[in-house]
Amino acid sequence: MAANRRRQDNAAFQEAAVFRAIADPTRREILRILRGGEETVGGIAGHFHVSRPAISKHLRLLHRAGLVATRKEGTASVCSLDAQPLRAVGNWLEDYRTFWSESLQNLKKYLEESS
Amino acid sequence: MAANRRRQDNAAFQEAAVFRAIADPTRREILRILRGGEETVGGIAGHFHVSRPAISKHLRLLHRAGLVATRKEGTASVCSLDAQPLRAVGNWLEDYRTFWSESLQNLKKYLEESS
DNA sequence: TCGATTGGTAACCGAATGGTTTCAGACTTG
DNA sequence: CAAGTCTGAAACCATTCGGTTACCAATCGA
Repeated sequence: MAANRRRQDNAAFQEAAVFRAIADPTRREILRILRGGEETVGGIAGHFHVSRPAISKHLRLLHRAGLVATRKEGTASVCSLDAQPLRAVGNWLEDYRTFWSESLQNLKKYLEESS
Repeated sequence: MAANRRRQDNAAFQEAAVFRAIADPTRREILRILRGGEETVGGIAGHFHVSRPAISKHLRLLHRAGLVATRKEGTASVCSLDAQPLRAVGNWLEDYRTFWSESLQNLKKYLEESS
């Protein structure tokens, strides 16, 4: 059912996938690590206290969300960050920025008046 | 265990809570609805094809993440949006903006060269 | 060619998640 | 006070999630 998804659904699907991908702390940490440059699967797993297959599953999820690209180099699998899908999150946040800006205005005013 | 969490952990805890809160499509839709103004629990549930208790549970999660405030008005429970916790997501995204900007630069260059 | 690295997959497990139905409580109103 | 409305909580269920161990495929080096 999920296999033969239509082309036109992909945008919304990937957006949902990105939101779910960044929901997990371990996956956010993986993304943070990859900000420092490419790294192999084993190298990434070395940063955590969980088994490599667990990291492998996280990476697969990140890959499906389009956030991580993989390149084979010998037996190693080199992962790199692709932050572009995060634009969807940025766009989504845009609609709420005015709301929290209002809150910030209030906070700023409060701080100025009380200092 | 989770009940007597310390004050100093609250920031990180709430950040994680926010990421998890916005991971669910239904909850994102609830936030979108509340952008239009306050609404009762029943009113929110009316927008969905799931039972009211299900929405109630989503609202509790959103409330714990600090994204929804509740005010009692008679028997009704009026919910309102508080977007401020989303700042944490915005700050998190900041660290990736440069990365997807690079991607956009490449895309833009590609489009300009091929047109 | 053979052993060692590297990493993906399968099978399985406990806990969490999202949903339902049912029930109880608080408040308004006739 | 009694009936009706609005909501939260409890109990339960199916599915998903994050994790593990065990195994297999592929590639590199001696």
